[in-house]
Amino acid sequence: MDETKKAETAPPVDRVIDVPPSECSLARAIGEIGDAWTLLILREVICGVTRFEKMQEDLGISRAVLSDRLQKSVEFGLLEKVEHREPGQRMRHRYALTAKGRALLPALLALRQWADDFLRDEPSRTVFCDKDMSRVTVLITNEAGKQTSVNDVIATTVDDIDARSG
Amino acid sequence: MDETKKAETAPPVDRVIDVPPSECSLARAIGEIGDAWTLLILREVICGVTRFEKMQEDLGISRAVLSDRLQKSVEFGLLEKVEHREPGQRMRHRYALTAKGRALLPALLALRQWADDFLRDEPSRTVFCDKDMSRVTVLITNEAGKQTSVNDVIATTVDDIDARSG
DNA sequence: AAGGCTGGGTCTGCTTTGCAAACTTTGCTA
DNA sequence: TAGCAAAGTTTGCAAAGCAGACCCAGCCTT
Repeated sequence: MDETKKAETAPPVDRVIDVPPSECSLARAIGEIGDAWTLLILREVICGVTRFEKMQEDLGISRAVLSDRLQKSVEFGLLEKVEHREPGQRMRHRYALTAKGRALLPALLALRQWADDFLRDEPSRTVFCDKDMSRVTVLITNEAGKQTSVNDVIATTVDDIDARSG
Repeated sequence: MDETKKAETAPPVDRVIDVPPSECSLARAIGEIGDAWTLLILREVICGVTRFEKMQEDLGISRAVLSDRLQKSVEFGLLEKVEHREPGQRMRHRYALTAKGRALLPALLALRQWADDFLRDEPSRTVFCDKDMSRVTVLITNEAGKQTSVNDVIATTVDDIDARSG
């Protein structure tokens, strides 16, 4: 085993960032969207599946749970329930992304990228593009706009930053 | 309500990207790490909390469930169980991030950013930096390296891309 | 107007998962 | 040798998930 790999998989950790989860915004995020079904539902909406029946069929989720998750997603402001009438049809509902829900795209894209890198056996058929049909990716940059590798990212606290610069 | 906001919250959706979740790498990712506890455990490890007892105390998770999630994370290759002896102490275990686990950082950072933008009531105390102690952020770019807004991102399929360019 | 169809849910009974708290094991250290 | 702590396992009960049945409002046909 070469040295770089060893450093990657088992770095000696002595720095403990002691911010309890209750104070961590990530923990609160997980409370809202950390449920597996909620993420899958958001994925459906992003891919244009906005109706109850189709989601239920796609996901194979129990109707009761789907109903519950949709309600909660609306409560949390991730989705919006929209009345929608197609010509010659009766009134239907759709669930549409709100700005808050759409803002989860970077997280979902990052997760997808990870899955493609580490779990894929065949390439993903879905693709995410910008207006010019240029594929988009998620990456980490520092304040100067320079791309950074995950291996160079460290967790610290504002207090620590202040202490260094002050 | 102004027009841009309306467009944001309820775009008319006629394009349905019909790739079932079973074929979607995102769905498989959610199978591995979509559990709320697993994400919180990864957050602990990233912040330097690598021992069973401390995690259990921080998270308030049941010991049985913590044990189960750690085992699964090791099975999935997200974490590695490392024997670890401090001088004058008996042998202990630590759970360390593998390369696969560390590769989830962009997703977790993106989620954190989202939480800071939409859920925060007070600023996060934890910060993520690069080697130069410059704070890092996650952003979406296209193939030309140009930053893209979430509002301009659309889902499509490889088939569709091929059809346009071909 | 009667009946049927469909989208969008509830309801029910059973199974699985989660939880707190007690218990176990192993290897120090006193 | 007794005691302690880290890292689990066990147990008994509570909550959540599931499949499948049921329900109801609107619209359409006859």
